[in-house]
Parts: sequence; C-alpha cells; structure tokens
Amino acid sequence: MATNTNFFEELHSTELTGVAYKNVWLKKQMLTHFANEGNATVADLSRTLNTSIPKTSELVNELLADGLVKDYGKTDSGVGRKPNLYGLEPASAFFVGVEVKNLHVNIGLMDFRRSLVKTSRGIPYLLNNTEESLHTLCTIVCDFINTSSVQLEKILGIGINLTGRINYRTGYSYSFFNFHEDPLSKIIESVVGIHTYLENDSRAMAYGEFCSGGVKDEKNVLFVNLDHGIGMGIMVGGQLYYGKSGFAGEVGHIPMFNNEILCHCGKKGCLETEASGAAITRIFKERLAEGASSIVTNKRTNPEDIVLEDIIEAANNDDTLAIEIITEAGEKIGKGMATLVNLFNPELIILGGSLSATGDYIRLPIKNALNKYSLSLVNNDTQLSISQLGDKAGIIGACLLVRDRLLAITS
Amino acid sequence: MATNTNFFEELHSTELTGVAYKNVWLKKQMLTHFANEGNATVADLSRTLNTSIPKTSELVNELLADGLVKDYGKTDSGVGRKPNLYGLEPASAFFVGVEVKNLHVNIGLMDFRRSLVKTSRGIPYLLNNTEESLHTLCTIVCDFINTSSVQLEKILGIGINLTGRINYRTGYSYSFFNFHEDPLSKIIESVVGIHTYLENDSRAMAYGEFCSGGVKDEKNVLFVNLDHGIGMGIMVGGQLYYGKSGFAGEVGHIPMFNNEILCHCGKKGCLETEASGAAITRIFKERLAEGASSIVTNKRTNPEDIVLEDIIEAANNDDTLAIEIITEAGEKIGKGMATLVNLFNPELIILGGSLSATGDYIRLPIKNALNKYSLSLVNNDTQLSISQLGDKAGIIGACLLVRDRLLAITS
DNA sequence: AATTGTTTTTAAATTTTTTTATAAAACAAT
DNA sequence: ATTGTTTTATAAAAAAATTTAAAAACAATT
Repeated sequence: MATNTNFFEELHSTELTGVAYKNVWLKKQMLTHFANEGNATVADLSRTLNTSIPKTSELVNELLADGLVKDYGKTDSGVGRKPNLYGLEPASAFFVGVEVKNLHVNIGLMDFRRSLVKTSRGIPYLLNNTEESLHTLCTIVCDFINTSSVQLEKILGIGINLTGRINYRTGYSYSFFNFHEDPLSKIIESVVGIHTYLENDSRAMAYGEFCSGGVKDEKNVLFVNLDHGIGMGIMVGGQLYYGKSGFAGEVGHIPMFNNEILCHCGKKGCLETEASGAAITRIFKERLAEGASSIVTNKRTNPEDIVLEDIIEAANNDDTLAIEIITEAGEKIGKGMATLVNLFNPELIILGGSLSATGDYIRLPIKNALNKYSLSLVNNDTQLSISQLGDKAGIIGACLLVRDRLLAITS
Repeated sequence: MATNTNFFEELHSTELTGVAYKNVWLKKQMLTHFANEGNATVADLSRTLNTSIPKTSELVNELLADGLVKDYGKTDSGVGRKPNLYGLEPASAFFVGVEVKNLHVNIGLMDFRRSLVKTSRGIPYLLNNTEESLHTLCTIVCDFINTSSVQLEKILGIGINLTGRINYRTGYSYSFFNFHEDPLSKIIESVVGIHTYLENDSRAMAYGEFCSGGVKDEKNVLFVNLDHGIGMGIMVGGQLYYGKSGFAGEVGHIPMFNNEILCHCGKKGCLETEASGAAITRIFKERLAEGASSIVTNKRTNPEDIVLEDIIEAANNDDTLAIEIITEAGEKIGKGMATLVNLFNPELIILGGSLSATGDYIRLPIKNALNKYSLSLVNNDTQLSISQLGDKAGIIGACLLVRDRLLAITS
C-alpha cells in the first residue's frame, strides 16, 4: 500500500528487458490512460491496450497493491454484470508548481488526480537576476513544501515557470539566473532535494489550459499569454511544441512595426513594443500626460505609480481611456495573430494572461483584426476564447507538466 | 512470392484482434523500420521492437514469404558470425506521384525502396478550374500508368500535388476542381482505379526533402516553396503538420505590407504581393518599362512574354536587374521568415521552389534579414539551406507520402 | 591449420499470455 | 420467485512468446 515510489524508479530505469520491460510499459500506459481519460474498467483497458483480460487484470492488481490505483466501485450504467471502475489514487503522488512573476510568486500542490490540495498566491518576491534572488526563491519553495502536510517522499517533482527563454530538456534558463555553469534546474534541485523541471511561463499556462481548462477534443491549439509581454504556448497534435531548444512561440518579438521603440530584446518594431501590457501602461501614462482623464487617477495620485492591473481594473469599470487603449492594442495583437492563424490553422486560440481578464474588451478587437487579416477559409476554422483557468493556469500547468513528464516513458 | 497485396489489406482491416492483430502490427513496424532506417538484421529489429529473436525471425520470414522483404545477404562489418541483412523488396510495391503545375504536369513512379523507376516531366497541360481540365489530368495519369511496365495491381496508390487549400484527410480541394459534391480524391480514384491521395504542393515537396533530401536528423524543419506564390511545409517532431483542416503553412498570405496591391486571395498587403515569383515578374516588367536594361530582352522581344524562369535564368547569368530585384524580394521574404524563426524555433529552413535555383542570390538576402529581424538566440539555432532535390522534390514527396500513408496504421 | 573468442542462428525448455470455458453478478421480463 | 439475457470475473486449457542452451559461422590469434 505504500511502495509507490518503486514504480516510478523502475519506469525510468533502462535496465529492464523482455517481459519485465513490457509489464512496466503496460502499467505506465494504464496510468496514462487513467490520467487522461479518467477511471476505466479492466475491459476498457484491455481494449485500448490490446492485452487480454487476465493479463490486464493482473497488472491492475499490481498497481492496486502498489497503492497507485484505487478501486472506485461498480459502475451504474449498462446492462449485465457491473464492472469495477479503477482510477488513480489521489494521495499516492504529489507535484509542486511554482509561478515566478516579477513581483510575487504563486505556488500550488497538486495530487495525482490533478486536484490542487494547497495553494499559496501572491507571496512577495522580487525577481532579479542575482544569486540572492535565486536563493530567496528556493527558500520560498522549501517553506511551502515544509508547511504542507504531505510526506516529502510523496512529492515526486517540482515545476517552475519562468519568463524568457527556457530549454526544459537541458534545464537551462537564458534570461534569468543564468550565472551558473550547471543548468538552473539542477541548482534548484540540489537545494530543495526534489526533482525539478523548468518551463517557460506561457507554455506552462498553455498546458494547464489544454489539460484542465477550455480544451475538449481540440488537438491544435494556441494559447496566447497577454501580460506584461506577449508569450505563446503551442499545442500540436495534443502535445506541447518546443522547437529545437524550447524557444518556440516568441510571438511577442515578431517584426510588426516600423517604429523606433527599442524592445527589451534589443530589436525594434517587435509586436510587444506597441501591443503588450507594458506598451499599454506606457501609452496610458502618455495619454494622461497629454491631458486625457481616467478613473485610475482617483486611486493613483502619482501617474508614475500606475501599473497594468490598475488599467485592467479601470477597463472592467467602464473607464473610456483604458478601454480605448486596450482596443487599440487588441487590433494590433489581432493583426499579429492573423499570421498565427495562417501558419498554424489552429482549431482554437485561447487568450490568457492578466489582460484576458478584460474579456470582450480585448477579445473582440482581436477577433475583428483576425477576420480582416487572415485567410477566411482558414480563419473560419478557428475559435477564439478567453482562458477558463485565469490566473490559476500557471500553477496548474506547472504541476501537470511534472506529473505527465514523470509518467512519460522518455523522460 | 507474389501475395504482397494481402498484407496491405489486412494492415488496414479492423477485424483483427489479439495475436493476429499484434503480428500484423509488428510486421508493419518492421516495414516502417526498413523504410525509414534502411536494411536491418533480425537482432536490430528485435532490439527496436522489443520482441524476442525467435519471434522476430518468424515474422521476418513471413514478410519474406509475402515477397515484401528481401534477403540482402551478410553484413561485412563486425566480429563474430555475420548476420543476414533484410530490407524492402523494391519490386513489391509501386507508387505514382503527380505534380500539377499551371502549365505542365510532372509524373513519377517510385518503387518500394524510394527509387524513381520512371519519370515524365513537362507534360503540356493547362490547369483550369473546369471539368475538361480535370478530365485531361486523369487521362495524363492513366497514360503514364499504362505505358509503365509495372503490373497495375502492384501500384498501391497515387499522390497528387495541387496548389491552394487541400484537406488531405477528406480529399477535398478548395481552390481547384471543387465543383463536385464528392471529394476530388474520390472522383480521380473512380476514374483511374487506384487509391488516390491529394496533397498541397508545398507540403508534398517538403515531405520529399525531409525524407530523401537535405534533412538528416532534424525533426523540426520548415520548407519554404518560393515559386509563383510562397508556400510552406512544416515538419514538427519528424511529421508533417497540417493544422485543423490541412491549411497550415500559408506563409504567402501573412499580412506584411501597407500596400494597395490586391492579392489573389482577396486581401491586401500579403507577403506574396511584393516578394513572390509573381511579384518579381511584375516588378521586373515595371522596371523594364521605366527604362532599365536586362539580357532577358535579347530572348523576349515583347516584355509581356517574360516569365519567371527567364528572370531566374538571367540572374544565374549575372544579369544585374534580375539579381537586384531578387535581392529585394529576398529581403522581404527574410523579414517574413524571421517571424517563422521566432514562432517555430526550427533546426533547419530549406528554400525550395523554382526561385531556389538562384542559390545564394536568394539565400543570402534572406539570411541577412533573418539575422536582422529574428531573436538572435533563436536564430542561432537555425540553418538555412537550399533544396537538394530541386524540381524533383514534388514528385518524390508525392510518392513517399502515399507509401508512408499506406504503411501507417491510421490511414 | 587448429584454437579461441565473438556473434548469429536454430532448437528445446520454460514461462507467459491468450483463448476458451465456466461461474458469478446484475437486472429485466415473465 | 423464477427464468433468461448480458456482462464481468475467474479458472483451466491451449497457444504463443521468451528464455536458455547449443550449434553454426566466421575472424583473429597462436
């Protein structure tokens, strides 16, 4: 009932051959099936895995004995003798997801059945590219784990979302904490003592939305993270697309304008320079200086203190200036996304990130520009929706990525 | 020695269960392995398929008896007893690839080991969206098949490349021959009598280049077809990417310019309006009219008769005007492709299509713009090369697509 | 030229899996 | 309450696959 870690060890061992290998492989397939499709009967598993009933039964019983799988009783539908339903045992494994923002950290703990059992949001933290900042981050993670009631050895992995270029395969970060020779994931791992994966923030959010949010059967989906910058997670054939080094999806830096605004990436004319949350904040302040009025000034007497969240809040309270500027940004984002539609022919584009909280204020101008600038035959295929998970997408995605990587045969 | 069609029938039958199913599945894996990796020993197969030597040996012997696999004798490397090498029997299956251009058709016949056994290039043909034009196309294909020395039943499929929007899964074409209720592939199939697949021209070329051209181990590759229009084939994780309906890769119609040139797609400002072969031809004629000089005028006394091929030929003969205009187009294409690099983080971009015959005249300005407009960290990952198959990419790709679809378990 | 070492191939024994048959469970109709 | 139908679960028999052992093939060495 408690030998669960054994299975994950032998899952990733390369020593196994022949029958032993096949059995582990089949058990992995069963867990994956439970994880993706929910509970199932022995007959279901037998059918999808092309194994006989007795064999399937034997392996399910092994997983049951390992404590990874739980008997969920009889089904209630259908005629004839009712089968037992099996599914993942929620308490058999846990995963930690960490979302690192510029000014705070969000952390969540997820069980094996993708329920968030504990979350801690808005932990004050200053993201700097320094050793101290990294150290503080590790401390925050350790504190979170230590104050949770779950046994340490049941926490199988940690997923950390960072902005910028991340190579999850090697564990290297290229935008933050890139001052060590070893990959960042190994550094954190050695401090916290739990297997750690790094991921790009937008891609992790995308994965959360794919697996637990507004995605049903769609297999080719784009998730656009509209925040301070503009990021994207790409799902191709039901899987995240990384590109060669994990840098795919840099939609914020596609060349779009002939302006002279210098982007933080070093180039000029990037989409981000005129259409990101940062650009919106900049333009908002400029308009105020030019004499425009807004309800934001009631809250922030010094215009320098205005942050993106203030503008989003103002828009949702019908502030004309905020809505106007967000609409203008939406049109530009939509023109950029027309390119995405033409290139990816996606079934669904999900708008996420803090700006997505403005709902139709951002969605409609984007949809409009999409209709205007993309091939209509292709555009007709594409749904445009707002993230269902909202600000939970990041930690849910981070946890699920860890879970699903540990279940994957190729680690 | 001649019951080869049997296997392909049972491969796609859904009747099989249990051991029979698994055996067919394993044999399919073996054929796929031979097709992708070349000849192999029983030990190799046993290792990659995780089956025991006796079982592997038994199945190889069945394939041998079916005539699909051939004994290629002993290996010459290594110590110890030398194993037998097995591989595909070239004469056991054939595939026809048809490339439909605006003014001509190219057809090729490929054997099971991807050798082109017969090609017929430049068959005069006028592509119109009419019933007669479709009928003529079918006749050309039938003639080609009938004049080949291969038995009809050994030709397992036909692949047809068309420009425009194609949904290969349904067999519908949306740009040409779209006047029937039934899918176009079924119409052609019923005339020619052989299983027919439709594919977008650029995607088929891309597949040819991926499988038989300049792609080694790269798994994320873009193939850009620079011709009259600008098309693209996308390879993600070693497989073609289609998007929801097979319209992915429409790079020619991404919004790039604020010009007033109406694209044939109906929009303004598409990349194609200023950077395609059609645009180059238009600009070339305009410059001539403005008084510029070129060696093309020696060949074509009436400027109206000038075609893209003339300009390409002129460039390769150091004609300044041609080179100049191609360079300008290259810079614009490169700026558009910078977006591709940022979004896909590809390992390799291959330039194909007739314009790629100008070699570095088109490649270098593209490379230059790529360096200028894409994120340098991402761009550093990306190789930019010229197609190795040249004008053979289309028919090779069409044949290989048919072959590999027939080998795939999900047809 | 015989011996040794290495590896493939074949053959026999053993293990594993599937198939078939049977029992048990669940429920509807008689 | 009994009978029939349908499906699951278990047990025994049959089939199939793997494992182990032995033989065959060949290169390098003595």
